[in-house]
Amino acid sequence: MTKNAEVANILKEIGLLLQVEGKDKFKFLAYLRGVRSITSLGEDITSVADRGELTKIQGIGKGLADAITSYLETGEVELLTELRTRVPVKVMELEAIPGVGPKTIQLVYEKLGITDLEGLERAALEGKLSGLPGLGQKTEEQILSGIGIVKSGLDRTILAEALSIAAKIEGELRTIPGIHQLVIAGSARRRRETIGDIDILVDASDSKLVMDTFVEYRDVSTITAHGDTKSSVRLIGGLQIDLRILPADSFGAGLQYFTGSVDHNVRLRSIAKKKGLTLNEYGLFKGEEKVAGEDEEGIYKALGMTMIEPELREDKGEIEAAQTGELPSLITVDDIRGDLHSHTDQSDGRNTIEEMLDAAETKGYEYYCVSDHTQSLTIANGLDEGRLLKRIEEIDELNASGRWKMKILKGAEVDILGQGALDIEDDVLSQLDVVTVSVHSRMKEEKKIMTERVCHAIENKHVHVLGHPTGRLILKRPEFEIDLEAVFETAAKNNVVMELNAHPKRLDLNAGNLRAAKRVGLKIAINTDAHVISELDNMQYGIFEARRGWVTKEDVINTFPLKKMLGLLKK
DNA sequence: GCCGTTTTCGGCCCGACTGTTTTCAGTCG
Repeated sequence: MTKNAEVANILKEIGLLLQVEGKDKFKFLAYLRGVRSITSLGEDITSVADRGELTKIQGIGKGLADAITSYLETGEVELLTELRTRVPVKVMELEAIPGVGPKTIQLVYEKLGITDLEGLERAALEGKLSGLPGLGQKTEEQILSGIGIVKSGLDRTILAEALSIAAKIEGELRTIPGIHQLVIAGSARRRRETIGDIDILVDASDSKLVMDTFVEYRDVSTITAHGDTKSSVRLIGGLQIDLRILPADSFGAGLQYFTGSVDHNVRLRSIAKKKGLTLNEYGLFKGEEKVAGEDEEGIYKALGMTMIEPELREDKGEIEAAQTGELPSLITVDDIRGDLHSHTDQSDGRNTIEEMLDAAETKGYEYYCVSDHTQSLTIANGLDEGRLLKRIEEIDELNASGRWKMKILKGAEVDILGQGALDIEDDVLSQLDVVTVSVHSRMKEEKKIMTERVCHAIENKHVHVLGHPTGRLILKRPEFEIDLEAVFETAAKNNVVMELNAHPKRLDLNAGNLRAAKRVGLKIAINTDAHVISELDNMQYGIFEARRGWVTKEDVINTFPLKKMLGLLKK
């Protein structure tokens, strides 16, 4: 777990415990707001704390800042320790159950002394919950099914998977006659890395037919809501899908509203309020009169700003930038002229070099770099100097063959060894067009050692790109302990490019780190790291993450023509 | 607890849906 996630959890637990204890609900909401800010901070909270700028974060005031500081310095927060003694309830595990909120936790604790998930499950199975004030048979069943979901551990899905599920449902719904508009909204539209649920918005002639078709979709395991304008289902596998019907004349307002984020929308509403307007999912209103709502652009315009792309809607400065017309022009997948990181069956890839090149050529690329693993990665059958030299000759011949219009670049994904040395000799590295270096071993090294190791590796004069700089696997493995600020500084000095690895489970660097890299003037390479033909399509996920990181075409080396791109790599 | 180009006090997004009610509370997004 990253420091930010740890801090977010601590604050959330404090908020929940305060609420269960019966304190003012706005105090609880304030803690939750702080939690959201930190979760989507995009920068190490420790760095912010070191600069003394915690209260500059939206929603963090003196109280929360003190709690954070105390946690970072001592690993403890006095208030939390006290609360845990007074209210010995495992609020975090109870709150994670769908359908269970702070009020229910408070109720079952006070009436039945329930303090954890096991206790709640037992009570539900024994029928002790129904009969409590406000709780009946149905709620009891709902809680039991919610506990099942938590136990299955399937509460979040990576974006790529969510989009593919969404596309299938969309295909199904689009066969219904009279669908005028259909958009996948929510965090999927904002291209968040992981998705908790999918929101589908529909404008249709026969909304009842849409709803009925939706809840009968073949992969539905339970229907949790089935109304006139909103239905919710949970699929086999656990993903929740919400479908909302919107009228045509307020489709844009609904789309804006249900795309979020919450914090972005709260800011927009308050801006509307100051202008004497009200914003809700049906439109932007001046009294009774609707001034905007048919499309999103109209709403942003009426609020005095330019249209904000969904990927930026996180209340991370995009509103201010839109008010002054200073939003960046975000990169698109069409801007990409080549892929600088890919594998073949020479190491751990599945396709031959020819097959990969054929597939890459259909993307319309101007250049394509073959960069297999090197010898230390024995499990991947990495290349030693001899095999690499042969590969260099082979690529010269392939280029000369004229079979491919694009230029084939010679590369390698060179292993960074324990002390930061590389596992290929300099005189071989010097013959490659693109040298990417990556960490594949000893990933649990402590922060100082890992930082020095990576910095040392990128100081090698033949190194062009740092591959997947933090090593994370989304929902699987956290980032390395590494001081990225120091790495960025070293990279800037040595003209080393940061990779944005586009594999949907990596997305490394992430959006927040990309923004930080941009701030120190670093260039980015968005690469698929494809190990098989189909993974060449992963470029789109890299682009999504880049857009979330405010990245423009000019920030990315593989949007430039070959000559200029190679020039940028020169030392 | 946080926040302020009406405010340092008095608000805090708000509507849909469900379940348990008979007018509303809790959850969710």
